[in-house]
Amino acid sequence: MLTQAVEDYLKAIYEFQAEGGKVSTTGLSEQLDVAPASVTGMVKKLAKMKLVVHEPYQGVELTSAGEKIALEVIRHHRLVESYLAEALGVSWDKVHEEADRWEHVLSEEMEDLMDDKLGHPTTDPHGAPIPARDGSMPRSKLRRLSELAPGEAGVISEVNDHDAELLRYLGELGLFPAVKVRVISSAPFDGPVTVRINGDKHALGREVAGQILVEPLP
Amino acid sequence: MLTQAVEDYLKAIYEFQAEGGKVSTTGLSEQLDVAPASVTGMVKKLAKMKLVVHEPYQGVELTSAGEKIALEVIRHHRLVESYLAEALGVSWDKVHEEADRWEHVLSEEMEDLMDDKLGHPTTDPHGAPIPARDGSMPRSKLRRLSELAPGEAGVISEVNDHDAELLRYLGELGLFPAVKVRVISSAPFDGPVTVRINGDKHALGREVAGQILVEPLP
DNA sequence: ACCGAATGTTAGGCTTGCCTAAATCTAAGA
DNA sequence: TCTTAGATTTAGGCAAGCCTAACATTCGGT
Repeated sequence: MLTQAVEDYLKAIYEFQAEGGKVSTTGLSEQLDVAPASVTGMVKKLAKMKLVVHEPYQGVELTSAGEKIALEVIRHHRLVESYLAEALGVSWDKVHEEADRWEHVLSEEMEDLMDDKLGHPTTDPHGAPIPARDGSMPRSKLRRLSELAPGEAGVISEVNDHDAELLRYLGELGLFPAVKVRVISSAPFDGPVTVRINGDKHALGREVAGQILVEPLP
Repeated sequence: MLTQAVEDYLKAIYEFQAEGGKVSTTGLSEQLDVAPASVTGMVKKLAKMKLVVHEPYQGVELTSAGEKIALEVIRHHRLVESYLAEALGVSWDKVHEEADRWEHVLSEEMEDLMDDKLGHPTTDPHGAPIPARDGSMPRSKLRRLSELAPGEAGVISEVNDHDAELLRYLGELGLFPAVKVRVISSAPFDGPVTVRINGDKHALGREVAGQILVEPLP
């Protein structure tokens, strides 16, 4: 059995890679809330286990074995999130931290039962795709709000969890998942984005808009 | 936050105490599957934390602070068991080991939600009482099958988990929780107990009968 | 091309909780 | 009472992961 720490690192590395970004020691250190030196130590351990390739000073990359494990952890995480939201009515902004703890204790049987109960969902409550059991990742249709063209409409699906500041801001706007927005203007996509939310116009900073994921509507 | 190990030790100590037995190093060592020396070490640590009183060579006893924590852990455990059985249809003989892992990651909110969902049960699927939130333990009506008088009837509520041999034996008899039994004879209560189960007579060894808990019927 | 800031790694140490082996204590039977 | 088997504790170590401080590397700006 892998330790919880190993699973957490693999998941974090996967998520950095998925964002297209290079996986830096500092990035992981912030994400996992440990000192950079601790990351280096663990990364060396993961490299010895053939779960990542580590080029000193140049970053780290999952091997296919590492990616497989990361996807299993993420599947657990997102199924738990979905289950908590759906079956227990846990609020959208709390499922994440709960799932972070549950994902490590969930047996395969429980995973299957929850999956059945939920009718084999392909996205979690944030709209993020749930990997299939074989590790294949459903193609996400999500885009950043700031990438929608003016006039285009979409549904808020996900914001970066953990970002309390942003969540509060979105709360003030009445912005939650499944709220429909329509982009009114952006000038010229590296400035603020103006959107119509529930009939009212709002100007969002580029940074905030960049963190809001939407599912475009036809 | 307490570590998982501390919680496991407190729970195990509580359970030994509840059985009326003296809490021995060896007993804990077997229950927790660690070496006796490890138990001594942890017990000394718990004593320093004022969660137990440790009289060297004479055993260990929970303080009221320790008992409070043990009851919280047991409440989590039994609520999870109940929830898994009820909401996810997990089979009676598997909920225990699953709950052993879940109990440590369950937040108070989740506990409350599950408790609500279940309608505030007072016993788990094995019939064991679920401590209330304030730590009070519902009085259990359970007795050992071998303690029922001839002619008395009861409902099978619980057998010692972990005992694969016994479980298999009970399975052969078609014996599961909530099966009604009637004691036909026992001679004279320190020999085998003969019971009627689903219409058929069965002779159970004293030892087996001693491990079966029943809820007496009026 | 250089220099300093930022980033990353190494070295050394700590805590938790486990282990084995070697003492030590307890208690039961001769 | 004495012996000794079994239970318990002590002593010494190990592995996992974390930390801080010191050293090394990279890279952007002049």
